[in-house]
Amino acid sequence: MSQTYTIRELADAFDVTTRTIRFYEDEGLLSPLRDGQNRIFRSRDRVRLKLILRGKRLGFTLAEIKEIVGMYDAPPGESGQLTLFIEKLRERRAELEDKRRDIDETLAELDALEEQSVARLKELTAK
Amino acid sequence: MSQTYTIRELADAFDVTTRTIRFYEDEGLLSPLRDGQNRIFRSRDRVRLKLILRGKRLGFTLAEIKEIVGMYDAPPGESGQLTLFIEKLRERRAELEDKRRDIDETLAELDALEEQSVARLKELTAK
DNA sequence: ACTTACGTTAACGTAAACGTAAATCAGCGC
DNA sequence: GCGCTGATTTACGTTTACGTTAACGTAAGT
Repeated sequence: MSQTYTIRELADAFDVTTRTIRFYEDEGLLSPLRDGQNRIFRSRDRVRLKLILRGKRLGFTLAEIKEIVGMYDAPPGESGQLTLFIEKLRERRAELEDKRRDIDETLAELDALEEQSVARLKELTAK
Repeated sequence: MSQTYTIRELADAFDVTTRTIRFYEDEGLLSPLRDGQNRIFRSRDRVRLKLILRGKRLGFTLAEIKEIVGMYDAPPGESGQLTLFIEKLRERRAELEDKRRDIDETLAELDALEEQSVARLKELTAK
């Protein structure tokens, strides 16, 4: 147990460059351990990287991702902070639901286009 | 009918700057008519702008958006081109479905976090 | 006539997210 | 000890998507 990874292993696993991973560290999105000056990534870091890349695919900036990723490892203990935390969670959820609406609309339109096109193609090839 | 809009009307309607709209024109994403040197946007342009901004929210680059938006106004007439067109539509749909999966996963995780947090908060305030 | 509010082109600036090149260092196999 | 591989840091370059500034024209309201 307690798997660790080198920078190259993670880079290959997620198809990013080592430069990118170091950049994420510089930006405070990852914080691997060190063996001398070599980085040692734990599964915690691996999970984080996965979250980061997913966030990117969804069009979030690294700053936004930093906030989101931060939520995964620090549910606050104090009541007031916890309430704020829950508020933030709900905001994030609302954003994602907006994006999902955007996607669903686009999908519906693409489907309509495809249907028309397939019908038109049938007409053409029927002759 | 045959509504038209000024650059300012569109800018206000979609909360972008006029600079942005001109930039999109430079990039070939919009092609308004002219009255002298003033731009005249038709509802076609309005629709396109809406599509562009939706694409941006989803994290597509302007180059990708250009391709996508182009699909809305040019279902090709020739059979071979039409087949290729349908292929492209399906690729785009697959991309969007991938994004939706990303969103759904994230939503599920946020929901779990929220549930935990709410429970924890209940504990805290019960005392 | 004056203001304001909009329009124009052109050029330059900027933030984000890395890429790339250069130089160095550390461990392994022989 | 030598060369290879893969790690490191440092630093400058690049692309995308605009913003900003300059410098000006035009048209409507008062």
